Amino acid sequence: MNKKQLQSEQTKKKIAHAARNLFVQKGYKATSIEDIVEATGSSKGNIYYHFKSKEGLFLYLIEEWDYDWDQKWREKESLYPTTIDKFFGFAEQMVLEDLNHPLTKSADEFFKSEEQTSEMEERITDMVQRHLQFNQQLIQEGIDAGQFHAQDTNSLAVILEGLMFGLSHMSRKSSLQEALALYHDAIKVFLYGIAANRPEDQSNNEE
Amino acid sequence: MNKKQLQSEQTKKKIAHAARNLFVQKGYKATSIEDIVEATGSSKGNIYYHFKSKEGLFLYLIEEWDYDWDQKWREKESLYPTTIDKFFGFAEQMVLEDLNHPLTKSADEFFKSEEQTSEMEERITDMVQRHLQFNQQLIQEGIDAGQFHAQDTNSLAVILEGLMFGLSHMSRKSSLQEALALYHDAIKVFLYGIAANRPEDQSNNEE
DNA sequence: TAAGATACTGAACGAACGTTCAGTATAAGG
DNA sequence: CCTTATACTGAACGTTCGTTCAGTATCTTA
Repeated sequence: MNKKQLQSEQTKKKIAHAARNLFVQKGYKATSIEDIVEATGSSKGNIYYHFKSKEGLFLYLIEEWDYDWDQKWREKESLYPTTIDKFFGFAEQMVLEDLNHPLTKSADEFFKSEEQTSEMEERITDMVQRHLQFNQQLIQEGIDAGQFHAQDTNSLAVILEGLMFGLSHMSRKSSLQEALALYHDAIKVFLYGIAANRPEDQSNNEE
Repeated sequence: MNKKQLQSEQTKKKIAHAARNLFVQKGYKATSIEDIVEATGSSKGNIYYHFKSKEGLFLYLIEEWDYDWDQKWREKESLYPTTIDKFFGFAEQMVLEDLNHPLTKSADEFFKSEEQTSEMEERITDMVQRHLQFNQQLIQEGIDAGQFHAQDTNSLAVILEGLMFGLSHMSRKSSLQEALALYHDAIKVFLYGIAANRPEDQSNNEE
C-alpha cells in the first residue's frame, strides 16, 4: 500500500471517527455535514468522496461498531470461568465499549424518520435479532448449568436487552466509575431475579 | 365559556394531540410544523397562534403528559394492597399509558440537539428526578415491609427507571398484550432480584 | 518528467424547515 | 347593526441542510 492509499484510508477513518462522536452526542439528524467538516478539517466534498451520503456514512459506522463489539467479546469470553462471570463481563463491556450501544439511539432515530431504504431497516432488524440471540444463548447457558431458573428465555433476552439499553440512557451523564457500578448492580439484580433457588412466590399473578 | 372560547380550546387540544402522536412516532426534529398542519387541517399560522413556537408546543405536551400520569397513578395506588401489587400495577400503567414515556425519547433528542433555553433543560431534569424519587419510594416501601433485601435504593431506582425505559424501546413494535406480558415478566425478574430471601451468593464480585 | 489517476476543495444549488405577518372570517358585546 | 376582539389563513422570508461539481493539488507510474 503506497503513501496515497494510506493517507486516504487515514482520512476516511478520521471522518468516520469524528462523525461517530457527533452522532452519539447529538443524534443523527442534529449532526450536520458541516459539523463533521468542522470536527475533521476536511471539506464537504471530501466527505462525499469517501462516503456515498450521510446515510451511507452512518451505515458504515453501524456495521463497524457491531463487528468490533463481537470481536472484543470473542477475545474475552473464554477468560470467564462461569456463566455468572460472563454476565458481569458482559455488563462491563457494555460500559467500556462506550456505554452499551452509543449509536443505537441515533440508529433508532434515523430509522424512524427516514423513509427507509429498507436496506437500512433490514440491517438494523438483523442487528437486534443478533443481540437477542446472544442474550438468549447466555441465559440458556446458565439454565443448563443449573444456575438459573428455567423459564422463557426469549422474554428474558428481551428484558436483558431492554435493561442494557435503558441503563445506557440513564448513565449518559455519569462517570465511567458510576456507570460500571450501576451496570454491575443491575446485572446482580437480574441474576438474582432469574436465579435457580427462588424465594417463595411473590405474585398473585403467576404463570 | 362562550362558543368561541370553546372552539378555540378544542382546536388547541386537537393540535396538541396530533403533534403528540407525531412526536412519538417520528421524534422531535423529524416532525415538521407542516406535518402537524396536515394532521390537523389547521394552518401554520393557527398553530403559532395557539403556541409560541415548536419548542413551546413540545414543552406543553411534556407537562401535560407528566401531570396526567401522576393523576392516574393517584387514582389507582390505593387500590393495590401490597407493594408487590403496586409494582405490577406500575408496570401495567407504564404500558397502558402509551408504553412508558412515549415522549421521553423525543424529549431526549430535543434536549441534546437544541442549544438549551435552560428552561427546558431544568424541566426535564426535574422530571427525571421526580421519577427516580417515585421509584425509590416504592422500593423503600417494600424494604420497610420486609419484602425486599435492604440495599442502595438510589441505584435500584435508576435501574428500575432504566429497565422501564429500555422495555418501552424494545416493545415499540409489539402488541399491547405482548407488551403487558413483557413488562410483567420484567417486574417479576426485578422483584425476585431484590427479594428479601436471596439464594446463596452468586458473584465473586460482591460489595 | 510528463500524463494520468487519485485525493481533496469550496462555492453553489435546491429542497425543507421554523417563523412571521398582512389580511380575512367569525363571533361577542354594546 | 356595527365595532371590536378573537380565531384563523397561507404566501413569503430567512436560514439551514444534504448534495453536487468544476476545478485544483498531490502522488503514482511509465
